Amino acid sequence: MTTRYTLGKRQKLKSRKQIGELFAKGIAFNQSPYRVLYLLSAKHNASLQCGVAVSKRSFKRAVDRNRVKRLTREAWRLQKTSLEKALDQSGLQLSVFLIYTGRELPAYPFCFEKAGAIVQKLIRTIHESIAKGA
RNA sequence: ACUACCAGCCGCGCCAUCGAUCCCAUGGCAACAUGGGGUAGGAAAGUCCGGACAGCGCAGGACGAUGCACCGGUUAAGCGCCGGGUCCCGUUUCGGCGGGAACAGAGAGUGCCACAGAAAAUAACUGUCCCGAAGCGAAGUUCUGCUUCAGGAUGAGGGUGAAAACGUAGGGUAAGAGCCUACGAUGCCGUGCAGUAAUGUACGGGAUGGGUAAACCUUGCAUGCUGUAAUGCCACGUAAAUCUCCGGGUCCCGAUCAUUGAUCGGGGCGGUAAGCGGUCCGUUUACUACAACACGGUUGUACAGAGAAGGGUAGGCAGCAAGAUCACGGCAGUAAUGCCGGGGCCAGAUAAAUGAUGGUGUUGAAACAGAAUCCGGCUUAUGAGCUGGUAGUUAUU
RNA sequence: GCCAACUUAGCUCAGUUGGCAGAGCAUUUCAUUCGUAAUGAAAGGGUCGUCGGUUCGACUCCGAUAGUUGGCU
Repeated sequence: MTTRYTLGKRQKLKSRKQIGELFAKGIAFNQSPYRVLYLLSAKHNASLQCGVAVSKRSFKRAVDRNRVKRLTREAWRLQKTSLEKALDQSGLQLSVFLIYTGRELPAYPFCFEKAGAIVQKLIRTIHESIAKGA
């Protein structure tokens, strides 16, 4: 069976309420140009949901903001499968928000590499929380 | 031919792999799967104008505020566009051509005009001239000149300034002055002609007291305010809670009880509160019920209205994409634009899709740049290529 | 999405009937001190965000444009 690299409606953070909760209670860390907010909770309806944001302060033009968001989503889409697998084993739900804080327009390989590092870090935190819970 | 600038046209094509969103069909209770199709611009931008649509509001009047200002056309509308006129600037082969104009009013009033200058709008100062008196010189009857003073006439001379009381020439006068004449300039009035009109032109009359209205202002015309996160509906939830303010006097008439009074109804005057779009006038509506008592009043409660602070939700549907629509053809019109015909359906999200990677045309990565209610304009940004114009350089004839 | 305000010396800000470009701090020089700081005196430093218009004349008035900041929902 070949794994499909999708990023549909159910895999994005859509609800204003959920986003508010994430910003209020979530845990944050920095991965050079990105700032990552995440929140682990009991499984509800979806295992992994993510959102992307770019500040108007760092990119004045809407075209540049769209470009950064698209590159970030693309890199996340191609690399999040291992994270999903870990979540399925743990039975938890994870909400992630990626905020781009850099000032320069990134190239795609750079985004790909950083997204990979973020995924690895999140997998490690999931394993730690499982160990703590057990 | 190249370079620069200006105006206009155009606004990355194909293939492979992996995705996003919307619609349709099939399967499925559903999540979803499969197949097919659509998916950013000429400026989507700035938010500078104008509308559609929605809410608040809607007896009427006055004031205020804001905007506009040659004429005609066009439009749903406009500070847009088209055509015409007037003025200004540039160029000219003097026929024109190109560009610009916030192009109502300075003879309604108020204010301001630094420095310089006699003076920045009253006409003063200086000056010129006339007459009279005094003095001086020449002279020794007279006459004439100069100085000072008093009275009168005058607005030409004063060289500064961005701007100086129509300009030039002649006449005229004691000296002068549009005081008069000729030519010219500006703008006003009347008449004729041309034009829908602005206006032009001819004749006649009378006139010439600066500039500034993108200073206040005057005249004319127009305009409510807020915005689709508007607004309407459904679901869930909270607080039908808390605090503050306010809720009626007098006169007349009628009826009933009854007899110095009470109750009910109607009307006049006044009061309070709220609404009438920003203010005022004026106007409309409301001013209720019960209880207790130290009863012509006070207090309390309920209820209605206004305000304060606070609590809850942040899910869904409509608005929301077929329209002042798009391209084509024909007709009317100088044009903007309008009408007719058959045809097309062309983004619709809600943390927000329209993409990523590789190859190729093509060297080297394409420029400016991303819908959020929708239209009509304006302004600004823009690579390569193409078209037209201007300037420069080089080569040739 | 909608609506306001601001831009003046290196920094923070003044600047109104339109005619002068200013203050404080900072910089430089001099004085004071054995030396430094403080203090005193003097000097330099400006296309008034940019472009165009009105006016004799514009930081000021008008229009366009660039940037910055704030507010409402």
